[in-house]
Amino acid sequence: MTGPVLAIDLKSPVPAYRQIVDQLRRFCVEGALEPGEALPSVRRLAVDLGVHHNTVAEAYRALALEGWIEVAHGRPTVVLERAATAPKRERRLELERSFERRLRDFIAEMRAQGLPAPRIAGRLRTVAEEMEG
Amino acid sequence: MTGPVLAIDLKSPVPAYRQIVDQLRRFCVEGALEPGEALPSVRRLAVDLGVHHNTVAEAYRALALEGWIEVAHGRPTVVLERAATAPKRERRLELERSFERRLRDFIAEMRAQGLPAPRIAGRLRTVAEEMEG
Amino acid sequence: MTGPVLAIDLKSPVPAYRQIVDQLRRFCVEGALEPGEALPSVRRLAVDLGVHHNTVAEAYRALALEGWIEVAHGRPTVVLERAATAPKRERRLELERSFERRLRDFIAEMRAQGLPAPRIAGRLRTVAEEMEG
Amino acid sequence: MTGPVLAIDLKSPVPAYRQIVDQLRRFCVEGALEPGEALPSVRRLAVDLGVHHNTVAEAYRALALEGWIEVAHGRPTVVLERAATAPKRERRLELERSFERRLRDFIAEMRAQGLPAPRIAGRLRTVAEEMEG
DNA sequence: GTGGTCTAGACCACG
DNA sequence: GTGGTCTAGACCACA
Repeated sequence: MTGPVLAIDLKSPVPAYRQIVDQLRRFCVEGALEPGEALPSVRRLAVDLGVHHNTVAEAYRALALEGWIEVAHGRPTVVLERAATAPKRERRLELERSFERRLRDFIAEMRAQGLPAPRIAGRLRTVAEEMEG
Repeated sequence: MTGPVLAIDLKSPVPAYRQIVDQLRRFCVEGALEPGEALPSVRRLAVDLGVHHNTVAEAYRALALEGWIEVAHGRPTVVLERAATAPKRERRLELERSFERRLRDFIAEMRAQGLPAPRIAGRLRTVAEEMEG
Repeated sequence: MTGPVLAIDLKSPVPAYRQIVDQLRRFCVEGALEPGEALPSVRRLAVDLGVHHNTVAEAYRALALEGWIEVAHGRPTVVLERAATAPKRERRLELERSFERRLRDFIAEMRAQGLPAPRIAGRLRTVAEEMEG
Repeated sequence: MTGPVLAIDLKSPVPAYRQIVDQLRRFCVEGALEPGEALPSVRRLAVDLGVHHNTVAEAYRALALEGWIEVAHGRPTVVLERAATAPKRERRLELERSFERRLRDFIAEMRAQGLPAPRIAGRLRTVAEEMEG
């Protein structure tokens, strides 16, 4: 894993292990991490990020539970092949509703902190284009 | 407060009081709740949402700290007038970086759960248009 | 009661009725209100201060309980003669400890808000001299 | 934290969590608690004081909001370095007025309970001297 | 009526 | 081990 770089913010309200999980998952989803690729060892990454090794271990465990990676004693942790899960229709509708509400709540939070609406809208467009293009 | 409707999901990992805060803040930001308007009483809303009154009280207190509402003993809780905060340039850039990263992480999480990328992109466009229109 | 003037701050965290009680009690202790003197009616004072008449009524009731005033239906509320209570030695020591701790906590709170220590010390001296002189 | 000792009075009208906040803040202001020092855990202090752990947790949260301490999941709560705040002139005058009124009200309350004026004056002098010396 | 504080104790999240 | 959230329900303070 030389390409994508992890960055965690210890002052953030989001817990360290969650930041690691979120970013690694994103790398998997976006393809920055490919199946078969090896992740750094728990202790190595812990040192690099300046966190406790338990924190990294917990993040790896969570990702393994989600089916993104495979951890095994004595062997490097590797990214798994991942079949696209196609949820049932009902579940998908529920996901969409949840997505929409959380997205709007999140945007309101950023606006409340002073991020101008046009900048937010611009960013949303950019990301949307990336996903479609 | 007859217009906007709160909905909380007790099975969500996001704590109930946080969901209440996020949604009420959004109503304030989006104008669904207007300054001077009275919120339902702590105990009333608690019954409506099916949570304990302490949970709602904590949410109200958090919103009061953020400056969105005013809570006082023996009187109804009301929405406050809110001056637009214009953060400094440096702070704004930091906010934008944070926004971008959290947005991408969030999207990856939804994709991981099986929400198709095109649906997500579509939603992003819709929301962006609403904000600009 | 034309002399001493009540002023209450509705934005203060200290409840309105408490501010009224504290100030009237102080006037009694300091002699600004003398025994036999009549207080304004509940409703009159409520209008003057801009609070609900129940709030003033509650304050009067509290002061009556403490023995400072006498309230009676249909007659003006009057300040009572007040024998100096001389608490028992043990109780007095307890009072002194409590006084000292609350005083120091209070001072720390003001310093935390940015009031310079010399100003505070100066004020303490002034008040001490007034009490002795 | 072996030095300063907390004492709370459950019979006092001042809520327990407030007493904890007031005293810990005082220790920070007076230097009895130094930056970097660790506070006892929420549950530990709760047992020591004979209150529920929620009560202590609330006090810690309040102090964290004021910027005196840092609380984090799974790690000990520590005292923060604290920049001296220098309020604006107008704000300072407001603080002084507020200080004076609250001080006089407080003294009147203690006198009403039977604390002799000379003892109070003496205490005020002592504290003033400590602050100047 | 309103909101505030507290206790009892369960269960979760984090490092 | 740490702190966080929540419920159940009692009791108080305030207008």
